[in-house]
Amino acid sequence: MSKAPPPKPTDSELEILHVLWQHGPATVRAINDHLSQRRQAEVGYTTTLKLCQLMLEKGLVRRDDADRSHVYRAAVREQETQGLLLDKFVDATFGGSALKLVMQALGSRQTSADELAQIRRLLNDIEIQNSTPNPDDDDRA
Amino acid sequence: MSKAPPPKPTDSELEILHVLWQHGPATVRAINDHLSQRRQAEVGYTTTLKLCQLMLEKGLVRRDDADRSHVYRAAVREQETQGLLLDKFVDATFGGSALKLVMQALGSRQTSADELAQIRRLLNDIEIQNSTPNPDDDDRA
DNA sequence: AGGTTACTACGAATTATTTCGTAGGATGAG
DNA sequence: CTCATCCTACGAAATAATTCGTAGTAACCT
Repeated sequence: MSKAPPPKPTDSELEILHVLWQHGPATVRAINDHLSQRRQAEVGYTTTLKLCQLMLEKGLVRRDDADRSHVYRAAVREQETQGLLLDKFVDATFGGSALKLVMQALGSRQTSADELAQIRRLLNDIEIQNSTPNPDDDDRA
Repeated sequence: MSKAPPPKPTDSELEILHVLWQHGPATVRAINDHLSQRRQAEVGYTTTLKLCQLMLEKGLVRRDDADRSHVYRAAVREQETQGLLLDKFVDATFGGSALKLVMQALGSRQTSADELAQIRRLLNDIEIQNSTPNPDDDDRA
């Protein structure tokens, strides 16, 4: 009952989350400065403020309003959020096929040897897990 | 000069493109039937019609209006469009890191041995290309 | 012909997102 | 105290995307 599902952030909200994930809790002023740097143009202060307030209502951020300048921090985790967005994207763009997405991402793009190595390592880990199924957590009601 | 850049399709437009990519040229009626099936609810016929008309203006589709029922077909290629959307998505969600995206896609998801094998094959191909830089930019079959 | 059906064109309501202006209150310097 | 500054709250304009209603017209069937 009291558990509201975490809502999907919009593009602008995601930009703010990136700032918070990267730099930790911050005031609206600080967030706004980061955003203005990230883009070519200045972002209106109240624009950022409004976004933060909306995100607070949605539960995407929390805030500490003990001081006059409220401090916002992310209320959702980076990986989870990215995973959520990724699912939607894979469905909408690749008809749900994560494989197609990966092929496209790797195929049409410059990928360094180091990155390829990391992916190989991940593949190995996955195969080990696949071939060594946990006898315990398998089937159950 | 005369080349207008291909615009990014919205979610609804992408759904229509999927239908056209998958089934080839189709009338609005046919597209609408597919869409209605794809979702749980009926889609208004004129909704689909309007989308098709907008997409025509944007250059996302072409149409043959020789017959009374116009026939629409995709004017953009599937892979190119997916690549375009993927770029945007990687930037917005993973800060431009395709590696992070791939790791997330493979890590938090069930991937079959067959799919893993395909990815391995692709990795090999890429490494071969990387280690055999082509002095000119042509490559053969 | 007269009535029904199918199709296109177009305007516009609805909803979602982004942006900013203005008001009012607290803080700090002179 | 008084003025300038910085902050929050809130309303609402601007923009984008989705949806559908209505009108006009061609085709089709008795």
